[in-house]
Amino acid sequence: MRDVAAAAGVSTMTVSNVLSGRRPVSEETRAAVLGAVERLGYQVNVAARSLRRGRTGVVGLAVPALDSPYFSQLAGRLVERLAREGLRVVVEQTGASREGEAAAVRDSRVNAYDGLVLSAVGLGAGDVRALAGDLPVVALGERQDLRRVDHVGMANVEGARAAAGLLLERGCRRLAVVGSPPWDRLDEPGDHGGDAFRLRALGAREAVRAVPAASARALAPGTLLEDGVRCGRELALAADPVDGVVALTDTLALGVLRGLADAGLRVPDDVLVVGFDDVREASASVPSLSTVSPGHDEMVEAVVRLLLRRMADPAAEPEEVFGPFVLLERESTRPAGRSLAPGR
Amino acid sequence: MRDVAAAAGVSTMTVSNVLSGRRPVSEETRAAVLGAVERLGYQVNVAARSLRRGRTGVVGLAVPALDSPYFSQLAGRLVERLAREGLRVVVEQTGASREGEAAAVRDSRVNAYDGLVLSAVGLGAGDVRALAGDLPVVALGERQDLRRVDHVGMANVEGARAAAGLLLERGCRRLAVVGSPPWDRLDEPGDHGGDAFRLRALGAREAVRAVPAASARALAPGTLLEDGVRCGRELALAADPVDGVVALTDTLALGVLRGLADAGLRVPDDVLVVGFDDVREASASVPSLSTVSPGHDEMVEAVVRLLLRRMADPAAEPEEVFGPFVLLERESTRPAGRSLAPGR
DNA sequence: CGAGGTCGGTTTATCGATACAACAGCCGGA
DNA sequence: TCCGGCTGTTGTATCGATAAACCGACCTCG
Repeated sequence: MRDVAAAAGVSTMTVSNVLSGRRPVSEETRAAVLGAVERLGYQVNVAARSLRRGRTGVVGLAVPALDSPYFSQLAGRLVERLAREGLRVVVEQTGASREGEAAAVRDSRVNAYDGLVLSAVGLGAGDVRALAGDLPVVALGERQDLRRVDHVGMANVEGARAAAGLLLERGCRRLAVVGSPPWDRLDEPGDHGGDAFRLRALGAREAVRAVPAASARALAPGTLLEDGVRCGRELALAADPVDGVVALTDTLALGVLRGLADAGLRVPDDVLVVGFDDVREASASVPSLSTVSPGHDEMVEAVVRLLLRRMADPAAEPEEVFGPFVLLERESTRPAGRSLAPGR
Repeated sequence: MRDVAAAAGVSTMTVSNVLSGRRPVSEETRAAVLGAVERLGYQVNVAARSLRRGRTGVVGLAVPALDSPYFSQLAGRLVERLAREGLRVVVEQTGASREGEAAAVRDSRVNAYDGLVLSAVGLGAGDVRALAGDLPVVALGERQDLRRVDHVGMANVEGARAAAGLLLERGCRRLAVVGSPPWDRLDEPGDHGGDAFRLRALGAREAVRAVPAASARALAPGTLLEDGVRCGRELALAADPVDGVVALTDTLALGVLRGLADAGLRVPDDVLVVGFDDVREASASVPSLSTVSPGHDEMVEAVVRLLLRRMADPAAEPEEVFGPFVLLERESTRPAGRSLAPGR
């Protein structure tokens, strides 16, 4: 910067002012500075700027795994949206573990990110607050037990109730809820209360209990596509067959579709299936997957708003935002015989 | 750091040495320092460290889009692998455009990343060299026209040849190559020579030409899942039917499966389909998708090796590495009637 | 016995940008 | 003529960590 200043015949401070726009500079000197910058190919050193300013312009995004459609699609949206605010995003993978998430929070502080978007599965609000200290954090994707951290959630209970409700309405009476913790442990808030699976399972259970003739079993095979496949196979081969499957994520649902197919069961002729998340792939599977679509865009907007707000005002009162949901019906729950227009 | 030094009764430099491990420190002072660090809750300021060291410990990863399975799965692998080298990864989305990629390279310099992994689709090696300057860059995923930049590629031509060969071997004679540029323009290196689609198309064409009775048409609908769906529908409704589809990416292939289903065509009974990339979803589609699996792990290892090498020695001779490939046969190309063990 | 090496530690001078206070002109009003 | 207020510009201290040189004290080896 000193070289540029010399070349333009001004002080370094003036160069700084031109480049950051913090203080007004006369048109002619400004032109001279920009000319010199161009000529010398100068670029500001972000490390030095960060050191002095105390901010980095980088926010962390911690997700359980990047290679899952829901999170990678979320990451894509968020990266793009935050770029418009002049913020870069670094992605951390937590492996869906408490330790991984704690490490991500620590990392964010060590690396002096300006903020962190944490898609927490293991950490509760208490932990987050304790670990984060003064780091702005927005929790994402599930209800936190305490109201002490900014949080963007989705309508887990309501969405899952609607999903299960759809199957019941379509005539299913013997359901499986894939991804659900044991049926009788849903009411305890769990380790840190409120993971998405528990809440969604709760919603599904509500719907089932509202129909006397209906029964359901809970299955928690894991969260991967392969887990869904395995689960679908087991369901198909089980002694007592099911006629409807509520999968608590689309990834599981897509796996279930595959698993059922392995065993020769047809969807929706023999079994109906509904998912949750509305990932891209759900619209293009065979059969296409009915699913609960949380308001992706609304949630991203809310995350950005809360994050910027807290970065601006660390003392702001924590806020919770819940996105809307829409139940999308596709082939996987159409009663046999009723066809549908292609593409939805 | 000064406070810690005071609390431990040593100099700041000793604290620095304890924390960075650059120079040996006696066991007792080390303990005293760590104690003070713990007690005061001290954390190093990375901005200051970066300023002084001239390195940031961050590398960029520029991909066309995060929400595509291939790239998000790649990103996941790379994030994880580079973490083991003590490097963080920030992800940029280029939108598959020349400008986006150029911006990513510029950004990497502005933000002083230590290196960049560039999954280039628009930029040629010449551009990369010019833009990158002294920034260590490893290009990924397609053959570069010139040998002037480190590059990890896959067996595009050979893999696609094998894929098309499989269909021909299975008796297909009227193929479609989805994602292929116009058949007669494959030999020109294009704008900057060697995008993956062109090379894969070349491979497919070679296989087709080797069988006199076989013919093929090229279709380039785009790269998204939806593009594949549309294409599948069009193929199904076309006046002259096809009996085999080579889709140049799995994402397109999965879309094609859906599009064909929309029109009532069955895979593999009416049409065989093969993809390329071996994304996770390919193993769990209905029918499961035969595909060309590039050596994912080998490629990631190669990227890491080349990147570290160049970061250590900017003057090293550029190197090219090509991964192996394996053709995985699944349901989508099994001749009708021949069933298969579940899971593959 | 002296040259040279190792060990654990300190001192000092940066890295590059920016906050802040100070200051030089200049204008309008008293 | 002088003064307060404005605009545009500059000097300088500072952000926090670390590379490099340096310092005793002790050891080794020819």
